[in-house]
Amino acid sequence: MDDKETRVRILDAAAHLFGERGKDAVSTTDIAREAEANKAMIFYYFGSKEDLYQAAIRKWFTDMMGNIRDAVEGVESGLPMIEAFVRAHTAYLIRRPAMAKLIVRELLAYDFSPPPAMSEIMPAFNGIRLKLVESLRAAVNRGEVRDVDPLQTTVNIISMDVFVFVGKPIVKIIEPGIDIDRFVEERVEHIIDLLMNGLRKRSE
Amino acid sequence: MDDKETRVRILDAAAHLFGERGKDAVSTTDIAREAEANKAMIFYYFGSKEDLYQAAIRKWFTDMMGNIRDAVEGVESGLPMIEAFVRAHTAYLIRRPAMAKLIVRELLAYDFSPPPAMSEIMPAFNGIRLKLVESLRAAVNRGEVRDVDPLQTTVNIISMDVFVFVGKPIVKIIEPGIDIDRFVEERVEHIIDLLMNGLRKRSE
DNA sequence: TATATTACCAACCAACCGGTCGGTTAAACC
DNA sequence: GGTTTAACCGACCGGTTGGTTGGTAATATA
Repeated sequence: MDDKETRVRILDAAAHLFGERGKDAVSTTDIAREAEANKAMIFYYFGSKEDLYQAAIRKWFTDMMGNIRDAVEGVESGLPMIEAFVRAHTAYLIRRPAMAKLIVRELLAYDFSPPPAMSEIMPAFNGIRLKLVESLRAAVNRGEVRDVDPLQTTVNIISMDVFVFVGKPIVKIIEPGIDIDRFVEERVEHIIDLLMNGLRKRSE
Repeated sequence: MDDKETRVRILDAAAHLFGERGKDAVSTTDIAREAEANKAMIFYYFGSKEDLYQAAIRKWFTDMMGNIRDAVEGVESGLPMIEAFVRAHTAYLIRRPAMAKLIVRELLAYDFSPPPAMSEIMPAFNGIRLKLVESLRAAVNRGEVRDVDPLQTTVNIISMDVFVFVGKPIVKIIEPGIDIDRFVEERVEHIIDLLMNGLRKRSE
């Protein structure tokens, strides 16, 4: 791989492979091979495969949330906040598509409760949640945004940001010859276009 | 389980478990137990675990597409078509949340090409693809819909329909006390609300 | 220089995996 | 009544899995 420390090489390889193939489709031998480390080092540094998996999730979920927080800091609430969030969120995921898959896979494993690793980390980023949902509510109250449900709208936004990384094959089904990387890059403008036109209150 | 035939019981148990936990996290022993069948029956009827998995995907993807086709048949193109599609799609997924997960998991396994089982089936439902994308293009041309990219818009629609079944835990993170089943049921109206307001062309 | 400590590894193990096999049962067919 | 056939099953097999062990080499500490 490269000259990073063994622990880091293992964590990187794990995040990559877990994201690409899923926790149960990847063996500790696979991870050791990609990390160019001895298999025993996984248990030396992380204790168990499950703990390594949790460590990978914690690392990248924290990294993503931190990135978004920095990007939306200081942006005024309401529609500008939504635009900044979408741009930061999609930009982050485009740069690390395996991380998008890793997070989606972890979400899939839980139905009625948040994944433990994520609910541990979330309180540290409470600001983002409040900024998105609450600033949407405030924008509705002051008449800038139509009378929409802030939580449903937030889920709409996150859906459109994240889903392409799952749905690339669908796009290929609908339009086989497409340049998928370019399509994914262009998405952000179309998401913002739909949101701005669908949310902004018109002068009547 | 019940008094259905062994082959059907195996296929149902497989679809349920594969969707809930993922292909590699489910053993043939697990499937046999849930289907109340002997493990050897899986190989007797389906040949291999992989073939059973493919059979489950084919069955439910065909079922879903058939359901949607019936629901949008005869609906006029443009915005009414979009509304009918969203209603049929979300209604189907709400009734079978494990199928939503199964399909998402299969999509996750492929990056730049459609899953074979799906691209085999898709030609039979070419009408839906054309109706959604092409009728959107037509609606743009006749000025009913704003000048949006039909494919990007289609992906936006599918994103919002499907993602809740992945993102339920996110909703629980944002608002822990929520009644998630009700939230999911109510989503369809908010999706349609955003789409209608975001797509319809205003008289200027 | 003696002694911990840290990083590392080849070889190993019990449990479980997907898959097979030889044989049984019971209804269908002649 | 005898035979074919489809449905079924307990017991088994080679290979792989997550995880362990006993030990080595190098560096830091005293």
